[in-house]
Amino acid sequence: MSDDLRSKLRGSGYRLTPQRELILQAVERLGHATPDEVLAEVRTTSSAVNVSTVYRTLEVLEQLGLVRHAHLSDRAPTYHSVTDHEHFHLVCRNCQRVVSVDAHVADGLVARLGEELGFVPDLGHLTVFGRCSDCEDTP
Amino acid sequence: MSDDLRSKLRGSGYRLTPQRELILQAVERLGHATPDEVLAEVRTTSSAVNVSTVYRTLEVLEQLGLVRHAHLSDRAPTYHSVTDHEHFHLVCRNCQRVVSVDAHVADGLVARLGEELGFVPDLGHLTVFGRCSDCEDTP
DNA sequence: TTCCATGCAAACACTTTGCACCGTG
DNA sequence: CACGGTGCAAAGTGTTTGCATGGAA
Repeated sequence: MSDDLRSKLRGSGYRLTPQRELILQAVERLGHATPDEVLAEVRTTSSAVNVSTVYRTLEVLEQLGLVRHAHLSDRAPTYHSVTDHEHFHLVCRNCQRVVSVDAHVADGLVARLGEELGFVPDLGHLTVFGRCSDCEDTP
Repeated sequence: MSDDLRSKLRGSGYRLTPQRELILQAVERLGHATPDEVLAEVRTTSSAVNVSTVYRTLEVLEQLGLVRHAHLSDRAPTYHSVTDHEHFHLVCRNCQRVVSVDAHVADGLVARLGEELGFVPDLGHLTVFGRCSDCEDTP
């Protein structure tokens, strides 16, 4: 099960450690979580892990393409494991609800930015703030 | 010249102070600037202003619709004065270059999000990370 | 004269770093 | 047994807050 992790790590000259396994599993379990939340989750599951290890590990895992991060608030970033299909995030400024949207919804925009500006967007990191249908009225 | 500022402030029960004028002018002069850069700019122009005043003032100016902020890096947010036409930002992860794009370029996406999800995006706050044409090759 | 705004300093939230020790490969 | 990884503690950014003083209206 952690053979995928092991091989990805080794392929880039990294080692497989229990901390790295635990942190990846925590991210997978949590969905969208800040470094702090990941730390808390790991600690419930097993022995203690240090904050700095969490930060360093999330960085490594992101380099390997196993997790990604997005900025869903003005506070800490949130990490999520990389799944089959790419998606971006909508965040309601009123109720803070987060919705994941398939990247294809932005195909038109991606095409325009590519053609007109030669810009290749990284949708997986994109967060669109706004107002959801439930909150259209609320001030 | 600061009559617009004065009336907007007073209209919301705020007062016009020299600091508020200076900070707005600094933002207008700088284009995209972090709170720290705004502070530095104000200080070159005139007497000292305090950091907290910069933060508090930028918040007020944003409420009044005179400035907006976007997250152009993983560091501090940048503020810019609100101009006639709404725009969003592209940031190249490789060369850090920032390009402002007219909001209409995203009309298609806005329509889809509205129809399919009832979500009204705030494009003025949107930042799209990716890779610009000059950096397509660079690793 | 009334409050809102400011300055200051301390606290806060989040992240990074240096170094000695630990443990994978 | 070498070298990358970890823990720890301290320092680094960026931002907020409480409180006394100052100044706009």
